[in-house]
Amino acid sequence: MTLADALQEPTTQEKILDAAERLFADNGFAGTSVRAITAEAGVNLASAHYHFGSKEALIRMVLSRRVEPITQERLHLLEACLKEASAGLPSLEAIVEAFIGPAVRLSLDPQRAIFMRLMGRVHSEAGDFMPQLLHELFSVTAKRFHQALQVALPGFTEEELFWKLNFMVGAMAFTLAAPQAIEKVTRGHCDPADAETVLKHMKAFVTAGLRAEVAR
Amino acid sequence: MTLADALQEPTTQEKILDAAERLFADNGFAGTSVRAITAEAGVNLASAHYHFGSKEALIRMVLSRRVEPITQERLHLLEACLKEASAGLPSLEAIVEAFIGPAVRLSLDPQRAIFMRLMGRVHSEAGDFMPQLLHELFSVTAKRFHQALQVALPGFTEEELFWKLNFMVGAMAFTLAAPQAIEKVTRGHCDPADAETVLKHMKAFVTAGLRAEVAR
DNA sequence: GTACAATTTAAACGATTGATTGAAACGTTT
DNA sequence: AAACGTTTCAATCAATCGTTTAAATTGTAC
Repeated sequence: MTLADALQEPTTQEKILDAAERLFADNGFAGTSVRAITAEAGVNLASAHYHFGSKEALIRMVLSRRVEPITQERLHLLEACLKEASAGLPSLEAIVEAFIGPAVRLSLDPQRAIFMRLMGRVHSEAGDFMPQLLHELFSVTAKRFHQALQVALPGFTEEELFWKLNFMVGAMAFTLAAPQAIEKVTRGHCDPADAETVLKHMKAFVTAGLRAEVAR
Repeated sequence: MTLADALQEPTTQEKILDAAERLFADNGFAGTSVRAITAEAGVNLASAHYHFGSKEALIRMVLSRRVEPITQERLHLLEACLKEASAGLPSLEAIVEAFIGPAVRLSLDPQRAIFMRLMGRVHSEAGDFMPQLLHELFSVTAKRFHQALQVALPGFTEEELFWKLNFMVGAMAFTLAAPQAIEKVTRGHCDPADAETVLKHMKAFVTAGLRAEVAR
């Protein structure tokens, strides 16, 4: 039945999650109605509440479904490059790659690119439960990479590294959230579909920024 | 009458704009109703449509009211530092200061800080008219600073400078959009109210990123 | 085939949305 | 004080919102 499973159309739950992801990325959470989601998914209106209970629970599911794999890959890559350099200092380039690599590369897949656009939006959706949800999704990742930066960049205070981490996240989130912005502003000079090109420029910028001395 | 003007309470239009700015920053555009705005402003519901015509027109007015002064100051500072270095190369630090200085410093004023939070949100609100509105608000600024970077950083291609400009905007927008994120993640180690501290860290990170060599 | 659970369906609930109306209240000018 | 244009007011419009209900349908085990 595995072949049939692969060929048969996706579950109602999956159709709802995919449609919600697409519409949330385009119109935001408040700007997307459950009716629009179920219509886009081609399922009945009540199916959404039957499978997820509420719109808020659907939002949480849409986000956690994609964040979890990215987090796993980030932490796995980070641990690998920390172990590899157990003797000396871990490579800053490897740490940066472990953080922005999984996110940028996933944006190659068109379906995942939609989610990246959604993630950029999420950071500014300061609704009632969103801050707590963001903390649940990213607190472990933030803490681990902050610790790694402390090892790789001795001489910087904890506070300085918090700021640097924040700027790295900002540069990445902004770029992934609005791929059309680059295309617009460069009038076609850049190819936003090429993840390796994005990574090349972003890693150069971020690693230099992380190493930058701060006036005391 | 100038003294009386200064002391008397703000116009209905101003009360609506201030309330809209506050609520838009907290709940987004789709998440804020005209009723909530007029209630927060303490004016009648119909006043909003009387003075602005529609919710969309109100959004445009809320944004343009604050962006215009920032744009003016940015372009003024940029022209000043380009003239000062008419002989040699303009200082990259001065260009960065001209771009992020006005935005960050305005976030000292509590009222303006609300708008900065709103601006961070705007970049990811990709509604129907928002991309065009963003282009109207920032296209001149983006073009001018891109040209300035071409002068200050010879040896980089146009494309590379587009990416660097993009990362700078991202690092800045993300930081200004979620001042509570820094506070949360640092558990009080940083004081987000101190604009000069933010500027110090951001300028160090951004200038280093701008100067970074990109692998060919 | 029958019984039982899981799922989908159409229809409707009260609440809230952006927008509109016409009359009342306002400030200014004559 | 009378007349005028501007602004505010309460009331209401059709439309849409998230959610709920109960019946119809499907899938599964006996």
